[in-house]
Amino acid sequence: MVTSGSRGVVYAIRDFPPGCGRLAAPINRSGEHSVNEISGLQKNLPKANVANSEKEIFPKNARKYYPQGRVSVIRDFPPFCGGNAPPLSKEERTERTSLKNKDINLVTLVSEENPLEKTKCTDGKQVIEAVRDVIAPEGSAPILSAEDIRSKPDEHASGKTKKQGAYEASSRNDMKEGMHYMFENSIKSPFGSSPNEFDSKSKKAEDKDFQTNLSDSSAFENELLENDRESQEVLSDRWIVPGLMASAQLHGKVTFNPDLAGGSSKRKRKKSFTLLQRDNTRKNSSTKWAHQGFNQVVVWDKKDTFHGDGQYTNDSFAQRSCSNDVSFPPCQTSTGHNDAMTSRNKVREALRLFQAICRMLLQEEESKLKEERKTFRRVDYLAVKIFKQKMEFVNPGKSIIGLVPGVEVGDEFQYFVELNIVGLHRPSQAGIDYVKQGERTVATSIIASGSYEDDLDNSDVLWYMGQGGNVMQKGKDPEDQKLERGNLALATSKVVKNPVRVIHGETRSSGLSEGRCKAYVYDGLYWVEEFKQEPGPHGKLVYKFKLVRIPGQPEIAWKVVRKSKVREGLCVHDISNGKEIIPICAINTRDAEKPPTFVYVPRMIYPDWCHRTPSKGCSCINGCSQSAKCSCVMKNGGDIPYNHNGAIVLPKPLVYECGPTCKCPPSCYNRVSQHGIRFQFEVFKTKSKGWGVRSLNSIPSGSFICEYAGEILEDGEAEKRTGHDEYLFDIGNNNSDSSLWDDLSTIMHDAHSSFHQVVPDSGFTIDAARVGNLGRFINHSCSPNLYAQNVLYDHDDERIPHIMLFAAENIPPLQELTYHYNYMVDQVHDENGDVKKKSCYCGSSKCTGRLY
DNA sequence: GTATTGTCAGTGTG
DNA sequence: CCACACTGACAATA
Repeated sequence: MVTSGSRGVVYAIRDFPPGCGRLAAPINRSGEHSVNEISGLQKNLPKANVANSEKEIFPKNARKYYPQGRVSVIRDFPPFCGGNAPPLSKEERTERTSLKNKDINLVTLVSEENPLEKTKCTDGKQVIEAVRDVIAPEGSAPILSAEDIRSKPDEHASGKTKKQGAYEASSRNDMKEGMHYMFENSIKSPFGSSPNEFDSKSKKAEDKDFQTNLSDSSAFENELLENDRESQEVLSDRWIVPGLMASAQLHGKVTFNPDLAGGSSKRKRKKSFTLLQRDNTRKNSSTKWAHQGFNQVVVWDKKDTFHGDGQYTNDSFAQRSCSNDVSFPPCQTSTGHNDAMTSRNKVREALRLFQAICRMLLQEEESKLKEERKTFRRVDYLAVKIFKQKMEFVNPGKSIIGLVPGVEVGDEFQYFVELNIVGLHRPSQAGIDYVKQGERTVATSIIASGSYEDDLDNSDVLWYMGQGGNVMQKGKDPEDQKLERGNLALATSKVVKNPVRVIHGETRSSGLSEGRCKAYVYDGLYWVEEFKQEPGPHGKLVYKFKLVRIPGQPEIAWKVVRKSKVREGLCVHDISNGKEIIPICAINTRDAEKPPTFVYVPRMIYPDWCHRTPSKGCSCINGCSQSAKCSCVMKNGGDIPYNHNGAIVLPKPLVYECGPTCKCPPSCYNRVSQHGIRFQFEVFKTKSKGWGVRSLNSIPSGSFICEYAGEILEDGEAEKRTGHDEYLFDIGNNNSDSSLWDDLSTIMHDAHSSFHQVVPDSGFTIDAARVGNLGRFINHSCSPNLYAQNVLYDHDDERIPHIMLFAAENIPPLQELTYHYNYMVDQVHDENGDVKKKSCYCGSSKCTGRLY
């Protein structure tokens, strides 16, 4: 759909040309996924829906096309929401880098034995370069490995540590059982008897008094009622509650407005979902599909409904509103859009940078796997060490109470330490973060690595188990948990009633080559409602804290996806008609329109006239990781461009995957995008941009999304198709996704990169109008979450690489996938040669307002 | 220096 | 084969 220069007329809106059929034969993939596996999923779909959609998939006479150019002024995404936060401007980046003040030598910092010349970084690009230098410095500099980076472990008293303190999320049954064991009335108010002790001038001894004698929150409830009021005043100017962004300074009760709540509070909460990963895996052995690391396979069932739509997250964010009659603390005045956007950009950029460093380090570790070691190093530690010396953390300073600027509900993180980087959770290890507030210590955030109490009608309640007690420590007997540190802070938060952030740590399906299988999701703000002491699994007393989600926040996408069993607005079960490994359904909750039909091909079609030069494959038999021997790896500059979990390490001008003439097996790590889609995608009707694409799964940064498939056209042919050229993609024009990577995209000139092989404007265009795949539905954004990557695997003609889309960041479920179309403003012409203009409605702060 | 903390990656078990 | 449990190493903080 993208064309630039003077070639063609371009439409931003996906209008579907008539005359498309579904003729292409299914493509057999030698790969892991069989059609049976797909039908396995469909078996689980309600019969009524199946039958219904069978008719609906390709309606015979029911084509309905929107007129072209039907773009409303309504913005699809609210500013700085969802995937639309733009990259930082130069000024913003410069502003936030700490290196003006620090003069840090990365290498000496991490390895004092091998000092290199000093480096100063002012942006992410330089950080990446520094990482490259460390991993494989150019010239005569000594070569350092990731191992060298690691500071030598100083004789750590080994065997001293290891302890497990925090468990959480008991079921409601556990709670009832535990009630019998509760200590009663053995409680002494931690704050003494005088309400005045909540005053900021209260005695210092109170925390100590608070210590060990408290086992139940209810017993001193009355006593503290008055204190609450006063304590709120102490803290009030620090609270930021998202629901009040639009009604800052509001005190007391807030009226609930269902229209503003994004519908979230109207949703039924029922434990009626079926999660294949949990419940069905044993029966259904074919869960290999849709697996990559983060994935859960979701099966819909007919009882529940799904109210979400494409702008779910974004709408909700924009329209956060308080609900019901919860008394909110007063909150800070809204900081304004620009600040919020800047914060959001900082968070996104920091995470991208960190994740890129991680992938580079992981690549390095993996390349050594066979040669030297059998085990990986902790790339997260290495990465954060590098990151910290070059960039400031976001939201530095004391732990924030309440909303963290730039972090939105639903944001996902791959490593624990990322929470630290963005200021969401300060401790590097502990699950409870707290901050001193005058004389008291209140909790600011917790990480719940267990699961929610997903009991009927109440999925917003979390029972969190406290920390401490020597539970898993070797050589020590478990003890009763004490009301100190995190436990004390949570108890105080209960009394003081300050919001506590909850981060939900989730272990995802694991597999050998899937890499990490854990992720953290920011769930929003909670109140600590009560706590109690009861026997834990080891028999000793533990604290349990009841946290209740503050209403009015956006619902968390993964919860929505799991809860709902039927996709509301489901109009097509599989737009690929079985040609993709994983079915792609179509959702329309806005009107009656169905996705238009077209010839679905999962991959690029090369016409006869296109004489592709035959690809000369490598002759690796035992995999292609030994770089010196593999011709494909050499073409990539000496490294496999992918991690073993399938994530692309960095964007490159051109990636050479192993192909059909290579001797390596299909499981070769240098084969990623050729295997096709790995996630459950769905096409959905957006508010104002026509159809869009989103995923039901969490997508880790660097993951392959899909190819942009279609017919290959030569320049002349492309010109003739100006009638419906909204699906043109100009090959060679996708190299400058500068808005996305900003720093990263321009740093491909290191020794490892095959930078000299820049793909020029090849004179070829992909037309997905009549023939195409999922990629044709993906919309443009000025601050996208995907980027296009040139890939070669089945031929050597660099003029016509495959256009492969990859995730630029972690993408939560249901967030729209977008990439930058790379139009050049005033360079698009219509059939008369006049300059065409099209407005962009992506809504990001980077948005120029013009698509072309 | 020490105690505390929980993750991560690998290994073992059912 | 898969899910889960367990373990050693680890780094940061109070």
